[in-house]
Amino acid sequence: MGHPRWLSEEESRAWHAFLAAGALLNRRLDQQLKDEVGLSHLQYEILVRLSAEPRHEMRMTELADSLFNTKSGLTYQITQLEKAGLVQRRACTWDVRGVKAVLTDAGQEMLKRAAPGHVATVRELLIDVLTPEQLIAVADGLGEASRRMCDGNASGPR
Amino acid sequence: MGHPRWLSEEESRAWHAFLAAGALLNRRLDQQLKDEVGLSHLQYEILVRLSAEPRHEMRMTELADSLFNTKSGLTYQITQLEKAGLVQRRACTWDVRGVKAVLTDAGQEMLKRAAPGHVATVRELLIDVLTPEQLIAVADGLGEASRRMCDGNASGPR
DNA sequence: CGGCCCTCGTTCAAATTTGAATCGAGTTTC
DNA sequence: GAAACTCGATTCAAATTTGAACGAGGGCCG
Repeated sequence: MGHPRWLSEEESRAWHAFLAAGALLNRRLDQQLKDEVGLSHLQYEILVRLSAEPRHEMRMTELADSLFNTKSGLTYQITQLEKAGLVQRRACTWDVRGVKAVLTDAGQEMLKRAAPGHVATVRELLIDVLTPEQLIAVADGLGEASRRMCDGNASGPR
Repeated sequence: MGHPRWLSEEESRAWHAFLAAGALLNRRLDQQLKDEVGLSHLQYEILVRLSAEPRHEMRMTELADSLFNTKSGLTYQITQLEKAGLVQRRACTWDVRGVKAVLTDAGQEMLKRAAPGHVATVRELLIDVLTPEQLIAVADGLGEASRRMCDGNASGPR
């Protein structure tokens, strides 16, 4: 660690592109969803996660983890979604402490309404911009990076 | 627009990887900077932008744009950085309305102290994880995507 | 059982972000 | 020359995020 290895021209280009694309994309997606159906991107993702589940329900902590969000942040958002009638809280049967978030019919409806526009935007702004090779490189490279970050190595090996 | 083209297996993989990597990386970088020098990632980036400028100064709006942030958000952060003595506001000479943010000596000092750890983390978590081909694909692909999003096409051609 | 530690979800205050409204100063238009 | 507009930056209230602390339960060892 004594010698900071700076980023090369190419590395810097990649890093900046990654940062910029992330920031811009998040902004656009938020905007698109807000305009079209009145959801934030985070809220949309919550609905997606629930919908992907067999019984359309998930434990709070599990959901928070899958979204890379804090538990308290999720508590807040679920409360919002509950007020909007898109999600319901339900006690967990086997674990008295547990709470499950369940997608309501209105929630599914909303998702069905929101998804096409969202996917179209993701396509237009990112997916369809990439060449097939770039797409695979992104899937493999960023996939590997996020996999490593998930495996609780809070500070990494050294 | 009538037929929503869903994402293929590969496309979905790329999109999820992109989302996950962005979220995780942001979290890690924020944490690392906070722990090591007490700055948020955004604040660090502000210092970097200023430092890259010939006279270590930039107009508020220009700075906000370069960070893909709102003007009011930047106003807040510059105020924080000013309290910390890392940045100073200065009236713009030629445009009476303008305000320039200027990096102070303490700001440069801070940057010098923060950069090595930050770069090391970026390397460890992303750059060094990618193969050379993936690196170039990310730089090119995401670079192109962010370029398109910048060119004020608020909704894209259709 | 009883103590001890861990987990689940929430609550709370503080920090940050957002977007609309505002203020002051240029610029344009007629 | 003045109303009308634009631009740069700030202000403000409301929404959201963060992280520490809390309340209730599990689970395990003695």
